[in-house]
Amino acid sequence: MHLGDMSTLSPTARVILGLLRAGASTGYEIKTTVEQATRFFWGASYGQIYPELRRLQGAGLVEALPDAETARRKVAYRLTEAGEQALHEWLTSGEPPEFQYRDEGLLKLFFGGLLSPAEVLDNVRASRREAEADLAFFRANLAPRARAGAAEEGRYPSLALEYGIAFLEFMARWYRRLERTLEAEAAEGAAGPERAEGVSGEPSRDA
Amino acid sequence: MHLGDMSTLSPTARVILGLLRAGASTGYEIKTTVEQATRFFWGASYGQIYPELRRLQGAGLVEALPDAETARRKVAYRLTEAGEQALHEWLTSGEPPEFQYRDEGLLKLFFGGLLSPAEVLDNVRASRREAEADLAFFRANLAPRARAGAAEEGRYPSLALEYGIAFLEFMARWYRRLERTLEAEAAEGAAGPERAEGVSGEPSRDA
DNA sequence: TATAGCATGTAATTAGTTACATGATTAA
DNA sequence: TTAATCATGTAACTAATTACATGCTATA
Repeated sequence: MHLGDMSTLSPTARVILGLLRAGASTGYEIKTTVEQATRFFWGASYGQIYPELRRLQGAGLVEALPDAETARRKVAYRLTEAGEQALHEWLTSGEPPEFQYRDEGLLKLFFGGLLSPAEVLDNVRASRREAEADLAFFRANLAPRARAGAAEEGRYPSLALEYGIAFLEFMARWYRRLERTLEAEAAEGAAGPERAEGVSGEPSRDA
Repeated sequence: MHLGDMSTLSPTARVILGLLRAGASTGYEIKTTVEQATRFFWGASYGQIYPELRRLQGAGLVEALPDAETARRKVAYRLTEAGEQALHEWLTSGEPPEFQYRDEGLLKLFFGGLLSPAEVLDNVRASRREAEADLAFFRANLAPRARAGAAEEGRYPSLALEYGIAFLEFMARWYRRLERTLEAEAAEGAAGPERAEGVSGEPSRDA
């Protein structure tokens, strides 16, 4: 059990502690905050949140506030001293932060040699579209909320969102560029066999 | 069991089938190829590869070649017709490709409000360093191999690698930029309280 | 002759998703 | 009164890592 020693926080425990400290109080609230603010770079589902909350309580990093007035069944949590400390330890541990990236579209591109140029182009288009759709969603739903909340929550959440937007812009741009290159090659190929150039301006070798 | 129906390929099955088709033959070879070429956007460990290989064999998507001459214990696999078909189906399914991104450094930035400006700056530096280190590794170890292999493997693997490099460059740039902004603010703060600007040139609201 | 690399595998554990089940409260 | 949202939870499953155990082969 990963919290027996209390010195290592599970991935999900980190978000939970952080969000609790930042103002959330219930499992439900943690989940909605994740959805609205961190899901791009850090997700969590109910199936993790509620069990982890009780593990954290068992480890003494979190305590449940007495239910008080509300008739509705609802458990509000708060960090304990130890929880506060564990969170701060993680935030300042100085260990190189891990990041993980998994991209099915890129995997399909990697295997492009098994497809026709037209099929590759279809996939590239789908990747570009995905990036653009995510970007549109970010701008429409997340960005306004971040601007609005910046006063109480500080600048950092918006900064993280800015990163997300910049990343998706990069992604959309990259795929758009590749798309144009492949389209041009398809047109050339139809008109007659000429020299094709790689997407970065470097000469390409055809398979 | 996810391969009972044979119409849905597990994430790991997709890389395996693809790499097998692209020339790999043993579990070991799949693993090393993943390490050298796809680990940035798609990873796999022995703990998945060997069991999955046997599941795929059970499902008839893959067959083991007779061991033949070698004294060394070694199982070479090859795609069957059905495997070929399943792979092609996945590659052309047209479903929006999923991508997943998890970034601990970004999570720490998100929680920056719980830290001092100097501590935030430390974390930003660590993220920037990580991106730069990965980038250096890509350029030194992966890029030359991709160039060398481009003739037989075609252009697409190098294209995927190019994406990886471009992405890491974006990341390093973004963090470098933020780092400079935060450094400037720290200097200003030491000299006397003046107006601080956000990293994107937009006015920031201080927490 | 010893070390690096080739080669295969498993057990234990940790992480995480999905789908389901339940019920209260609030605003239209 | 009905739909949306608040709220909590579990069971089954899927995914993946880590650490270990084993042994061969080529080369320095």
